[in-house]
Amino acid sequence: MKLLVVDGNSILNRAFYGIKPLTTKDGQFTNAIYGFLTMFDRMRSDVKPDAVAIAFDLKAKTFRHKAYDMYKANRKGMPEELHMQMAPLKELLTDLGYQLVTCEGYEADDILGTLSKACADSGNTCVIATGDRDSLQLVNDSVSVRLSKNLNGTMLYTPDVVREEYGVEPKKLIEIKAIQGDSSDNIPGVAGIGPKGATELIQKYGDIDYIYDHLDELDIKPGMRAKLEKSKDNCFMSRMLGEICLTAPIDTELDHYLVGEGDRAAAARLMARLELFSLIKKYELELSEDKVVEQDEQRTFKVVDADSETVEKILSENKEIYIQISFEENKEPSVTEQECSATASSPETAPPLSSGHSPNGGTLGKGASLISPERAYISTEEILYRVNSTEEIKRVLSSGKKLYTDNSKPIFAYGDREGIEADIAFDTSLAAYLLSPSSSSYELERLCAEYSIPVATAEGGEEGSGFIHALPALCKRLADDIHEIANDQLLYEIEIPLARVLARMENLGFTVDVEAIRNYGEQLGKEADELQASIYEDVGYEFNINSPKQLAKALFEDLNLPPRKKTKSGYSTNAEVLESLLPLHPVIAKILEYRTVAKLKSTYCDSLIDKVADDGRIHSSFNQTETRTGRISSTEPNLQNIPVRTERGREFRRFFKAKDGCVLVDADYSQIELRVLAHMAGDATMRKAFTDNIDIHTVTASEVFGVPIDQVTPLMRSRAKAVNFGIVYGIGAFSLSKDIGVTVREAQKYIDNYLARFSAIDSYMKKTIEQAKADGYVSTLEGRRRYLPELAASNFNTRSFGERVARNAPIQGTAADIIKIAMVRVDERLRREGLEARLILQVHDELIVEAPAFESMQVAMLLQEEMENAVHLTVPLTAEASMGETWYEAKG
DNA sequence: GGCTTCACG
DNA sequence: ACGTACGTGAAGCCG
Repeated sequence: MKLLVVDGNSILNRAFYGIKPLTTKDGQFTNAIYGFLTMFDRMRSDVKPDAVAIAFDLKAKTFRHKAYDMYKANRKGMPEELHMQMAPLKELLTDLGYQLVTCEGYEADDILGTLSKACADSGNTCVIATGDRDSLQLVNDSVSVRLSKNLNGTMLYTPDVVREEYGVEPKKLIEIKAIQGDSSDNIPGVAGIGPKGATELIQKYGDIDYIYDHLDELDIKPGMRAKLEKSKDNCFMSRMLGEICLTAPIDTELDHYLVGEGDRAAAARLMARLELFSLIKKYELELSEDKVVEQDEQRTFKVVDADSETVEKILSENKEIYIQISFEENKEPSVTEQECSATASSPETAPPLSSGHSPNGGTLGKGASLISPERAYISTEEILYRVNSTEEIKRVLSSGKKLYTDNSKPIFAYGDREGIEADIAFDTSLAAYLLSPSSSSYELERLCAEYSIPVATAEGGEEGSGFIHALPALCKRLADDIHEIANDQLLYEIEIPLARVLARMENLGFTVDVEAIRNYGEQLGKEADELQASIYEDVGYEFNINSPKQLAKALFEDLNLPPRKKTKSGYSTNAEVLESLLPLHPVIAKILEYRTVAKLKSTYCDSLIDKVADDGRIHSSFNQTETRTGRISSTEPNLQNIPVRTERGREFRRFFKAKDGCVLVDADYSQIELRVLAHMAGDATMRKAFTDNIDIHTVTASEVFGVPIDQVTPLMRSRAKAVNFGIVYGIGAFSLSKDIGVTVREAQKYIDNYLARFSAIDSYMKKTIEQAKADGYVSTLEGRRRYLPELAASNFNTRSFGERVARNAPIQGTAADIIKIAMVRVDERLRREGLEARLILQVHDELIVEAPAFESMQVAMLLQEEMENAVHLTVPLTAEASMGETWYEAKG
């Protein structure tokens, strides 16, 4: 038999300090639990044990790895953020069927020792999993130690490995430690002798008994002999302290540690409450309906196929319709009806909870119009109605009833294509996003578990339908929570209406000139080939330039160029590094050029062409629940990062065109983030600059460098611009100095000047962080929240990150709120005024409308007006519109 | 699947 | 004493 013995406290500490803070919405820290169970899962699959024991100290002993932590440990003991994770972790391990071992008066180490010895004695083998080298003394032919260095890195210590690394038998490590000592464990050892000296002595003489018995006769230098003599008592005491006990009074019968059944349903439930959904998968647990529900709340319901009459009845009896629809790509539109009913009536078919992994609900190579509803479920108290007919689904959508659903965008999109005005009153994913924008998924199933919604079982058991049946309860709970944090306006007036706008934008797409892209791609391909050949010549051999590893070898080993920066896996070869090497070798310029060309070709030619639908247009997906700040994101393809900064990249925008007879009207906000900041901080100087419509970077330069406006040089302005960026991002002198190429000292001076001159900004930032620490979150003008568990971290870097985010999120998020409002209003007005023009793209501070040429002036006015008046701040918002046939021309 | 690099605001 | 600005998505490499 093979026993896995886990050093619980040690692994837990590794997990806690190795993973950035993670909390549930209500502030329960979960990073150590997550890390522990991830590491434990890896242990299980590596070691494949027959039995498992997990040892814990009874008294909370803190990991003393770093001086800072020791300082904290001595002062406060285990940090509260870690302590609060102990109990749930232990409960989870027990629920998963594992035996926990503790022993009064003994440490976890002693349990490891005792169990490993018991294994060896009974002819079994043992693997000790720990993050602590102390256990290496336990290694022998039957016992190995799996040492975790960090989260992923582990090292298996067998006797050979220990001999190799330490030059002694594992057992002798106790002797070495007796001399060497261990400051982190308060083991004194022999003063003045370190690891090297200690190892040498033990290699020569075996143990400290022999050394002290023969101290006078041994060939030891006088200085060392004196040290040994002086610390004799300490040395023997150290050995006692460092030797792990092998006889702790615990159960050493291996059968006791066989993995039991536990209560896997309870484990799944607890993981869901802790919002650790990935662990549920990892441990092969299930959130199946009857396991989520508390016994006394268990209910059942029926799943009933609804015919036309039934649908009619549902519509007449209910004001609110709770509906979930799965969409699929039609292969043959004409036979869809039959196909759908055929699949639906098959009892084995599980109702899909979502309509596929692709953001647009299917592989959207053929144009958005081919996605249509496959099946709908309508949830009522005792019955979950299944609607299989597209016609009936349409009837429900166009009934004018208030629809409550789990994902509104595909419904809006379908409605838009079919000319149906669905009245969506609630969307659980959007609500959940506002309640917790950092979550990784807002699937119905997860939300039910996370919000502890009782989920009943279907009679006849259609898997997964319980979650759909729970839709009304989930909506109610989320609506209450939304109200509680005063996000009603944000949800009902901004996000839900925006979902419809985004759906329409996705449907419309953006016309691209495929031929022109292809030509450009060929041109870039030729350039890349030429550069490649020339690079090979310079370097002297062929290699893959796209491989940072191979490139690093070529540059830093074969061409002997000086490496500037390291990454986790080797020397960095990023643009910044390469630029610094430019004067040293002619190949560098070619590599930079090659990088640019290769990037443009692969990311913007090849893949963009792939995404063009049958209608000649690109239909990106706009994700509304992805970013932690409230921005939207764009995928497949991402149309929010089409090049603009270099001329060669900017060319791509020539390929994005208005359709025949139309032009593109493009409007972008001027300095929206700094205006938001001026408003929120109420800084008089900054507000005046915007009110007077003076260039903000020039004003900043004038303040920071103490010169009149008319004496601001271009260099001063560009540095001031970097300072302004820095302020928005949560500035640091180091990064600023790197950005503008001045000394850190100089950069710090700029920052100090800035904060002195714009003192309201200084106090606003301080106040924001203070408030964030008190509340655990920051908010935007519209009340959109971002929770910041990082602020409670003991790790300096993590906490600093939290502070920077606290400064940035309200600004970036408020700007996002504003343009979202503008989008909803622009869309509304275009329709109300009977214009044909339509929004087709948003790029964070920029909106693009495709408009018939004759509407263009009106649209430009409308766009500017709605953007500028989306909200009224104490500074004016300005948006500048321009137009053209292509995106290139239309952009300013 | 993680890492590195680089495109955008 | 720490490591070094916010938010994204995609491609390509490599273990």
